[in-house]
Amino acid sequence: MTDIDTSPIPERKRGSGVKMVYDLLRDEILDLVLPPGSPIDEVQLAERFKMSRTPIREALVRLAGEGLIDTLPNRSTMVANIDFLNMHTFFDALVLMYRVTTKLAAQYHRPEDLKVIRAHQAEFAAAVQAQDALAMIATNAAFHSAIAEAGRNAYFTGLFNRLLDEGRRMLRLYYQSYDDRLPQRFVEEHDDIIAVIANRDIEEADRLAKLHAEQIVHQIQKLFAREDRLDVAL
Amino acid sequence: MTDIDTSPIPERKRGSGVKMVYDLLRDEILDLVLPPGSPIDEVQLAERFKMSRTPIREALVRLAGEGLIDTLPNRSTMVANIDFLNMHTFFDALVLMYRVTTKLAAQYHRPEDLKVIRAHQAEFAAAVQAQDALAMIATNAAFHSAIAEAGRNAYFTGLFNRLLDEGRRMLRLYYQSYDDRLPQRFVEEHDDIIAVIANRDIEEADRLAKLHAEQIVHQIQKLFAREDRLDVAL
DNA sequence: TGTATATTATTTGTCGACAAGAATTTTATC
DNA sequence: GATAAAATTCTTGTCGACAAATAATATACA
Repeated sequence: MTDIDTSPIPERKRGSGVKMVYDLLRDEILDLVLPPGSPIDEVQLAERFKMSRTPIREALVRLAGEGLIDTLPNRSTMVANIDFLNMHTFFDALVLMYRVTTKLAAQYHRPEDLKVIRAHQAEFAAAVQAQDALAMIATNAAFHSAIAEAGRNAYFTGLFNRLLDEGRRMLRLYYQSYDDRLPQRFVEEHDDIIAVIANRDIEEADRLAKLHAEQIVHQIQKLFAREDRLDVAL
Repeated sequence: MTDIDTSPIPERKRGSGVKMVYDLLRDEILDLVLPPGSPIDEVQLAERFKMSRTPIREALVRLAGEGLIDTLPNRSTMVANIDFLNMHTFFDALVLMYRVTTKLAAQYHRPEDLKVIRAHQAEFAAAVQAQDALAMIATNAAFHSAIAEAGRNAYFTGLFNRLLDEGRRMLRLYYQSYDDRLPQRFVEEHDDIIAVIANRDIEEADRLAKLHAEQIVHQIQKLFAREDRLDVAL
């Protein structure tokens, strides 16, 4: 008898498959590795991850639940499109969540929260320094998400994180070239926000968050307007 | 050859199974037919609906995504508990959503929206008249959900509907006996809210929605406090 | 009798296969 | 050659079965 390789290699822990597929697909969607409209093929994914279609499908059901993919019955499933027509509803929600989460952070944060927030702010400042637009987007989102966590309201953090994800996707569309940069001013505004949170000044937290959010929305709109002009010109 | 019944009976349309299970479980959870903590057995459901476990599981994954059930890996899955400890976060979110959706309705509603809203208000008034507490809860939720729809912001309506569902579950816990009733005053407040929406008076919409929301929160808290006393007394 | 270990049973996660529905290609008819 | 019908291919939804993880029970031992 020859030494047959009974290949116990595929040792992947039971239940870890769906999470792996979910996390990876989620990242690829948010990073636009899978741009909006990309078809998603179950069998292809099954081969890629060397597992059956069942766990793949579970991951897809979850992603569909978060609105990251669209599934037409009995037909193809694809990466969800970005709804540019109703962009203003996105901005409305984003500004409001910026405000309310910052206010709650001022009210309910604990000392250890500030450490986390400051760490994210340091990363954001570094990204601005390096003029790395993609890193700016990611670290800015992480910064505000950390503030929201300090506010300790799961309903708000849930919606807010979703909005930040959607924003990340929208901005990726425009920052592919790394040639633009958020102004230094945003770094200073972040520092001010940290200060009022630490101070537990709720009113001022709301005011600064509102200004900051509107700045960011304005920046995004400017960006889109510029691209629109380019599109028309072509 | 005998006439063998090839039994083409189970004719359930392909893909309709998951929706059926999802809808029914959702209703049973929100109506407390399945109270918080109830174990959910896949094979039992499979037998009940005469289908395999696969579509059952898909429905469960969706419900888990909405936080209506909790799934411990490799172990049981059960109806999600109601988080009474962090109730204030629920109230915060609810009040804010009442306000923002009412404001947006004043801003963006179309004539046909008002018809729908008024129809729901009529049902609510009827429930109050009949002193049917459970119907009051349901029709009140439908009324405010319709207002939110008129505001046309999917991010807000999504969160708001979730909050209303959770509220429905909480209130069912206390209104099992049908012996209580929401005051007639809420009917009048609803009428006032409809009026300011129709008037497109955004500031006043916010003010009335805030007052109304706080009334409702106050009512719920009073209810819970009373039950607490009872619990302690026993 | 109480605790630790081994055995059994139950339930979940994964798999491969099959069938239904839609898209695509081929064939037939004018 | 164009259109309609039929056949084929391809993808998804569902199924029954099996294996891993856990819970429950039984057994051994002090």
